Amino acid sequence: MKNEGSIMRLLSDPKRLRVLMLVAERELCVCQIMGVLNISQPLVSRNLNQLSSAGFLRGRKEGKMVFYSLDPRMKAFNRCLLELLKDTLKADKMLTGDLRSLRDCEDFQKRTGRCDMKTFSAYLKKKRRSS
Amino acid sequence: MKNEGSIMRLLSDPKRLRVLMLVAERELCVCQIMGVLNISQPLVSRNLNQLSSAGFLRGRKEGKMVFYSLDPRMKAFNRCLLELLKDTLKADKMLTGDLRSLRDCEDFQKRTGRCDMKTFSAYLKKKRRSS
DNA sequence: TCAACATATAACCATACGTTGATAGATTCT
DNA sequence: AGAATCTATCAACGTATGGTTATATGTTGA
Repeated sequence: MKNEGSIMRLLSDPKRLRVLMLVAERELCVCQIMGVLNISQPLVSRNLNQLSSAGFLRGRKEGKMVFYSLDPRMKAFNRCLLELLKDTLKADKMLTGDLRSLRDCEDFQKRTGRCDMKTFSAYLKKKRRSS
Repeated sequence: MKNEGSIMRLLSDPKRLRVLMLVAERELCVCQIMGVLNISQPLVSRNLNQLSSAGFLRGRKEGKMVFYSLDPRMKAFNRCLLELLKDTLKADKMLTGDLRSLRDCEDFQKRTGRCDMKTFSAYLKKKRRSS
């Protein structure tokens, strides 16, 4: 019961939930998540670690980068929660905005042909100016 | 999204979850919940208030007592969470213990023919001695 | 080997939250 | 009206947690 409680608590934090929902879309590296959500790197890292420890995500190391995705061994309880949240929040403004940012960011990334923190920082700056 | 997050957080606290699962069994008054779960009265009251504000429970006043039960107008999101938790925790030791205490307590209550804090306190004392 | 970079961890602060004890409202009984 | 009882609220305290800054770890390339 304590275990389920701590899982519920994990999903109660908006930023951590945004991280989860974003990674649920597709495999992403830390710097991409930072760029899209505009959350500090240590916080993203900690949230990813917490979500991984709880069985939602798994990390795959590739060079100096780490790519996170949904853990295929996810327990039924976690999977149900994830599906319920995805369905309940499919029209949520914050999350739809995050998904749009993800697409924009990937377009920017394709044009520059790079995937690093500077690229995503540049994207963010540009985005902030235009808004 | 903040709303859903706060609902998740509500269900992340073990004692509050025990209160919800107990009331999900049947309509109960505050003093019964106190007696069965052995949680202080202000805390039970506060947890019931929070669960009611979030749309899980509703209170029905009858004299000086207040009986709480599941709110029939409960939103789909809340209902899904409740069902998921009930199913996931149906074998949880703490919760099955709580349900057994509820039955014991009601038997004791029927024998004494009363429903008040003294009755449930007496039941609790007796229970503690025997264990 | 050294510099640059991506990620993880540590230390710290501010704030939120659970918990309790005291107390106030409300209701019933004498 | 006053005592007793059930419930709700308030103030205070300690712990837990989100967030940031600084630093460590690990990797790539010069």
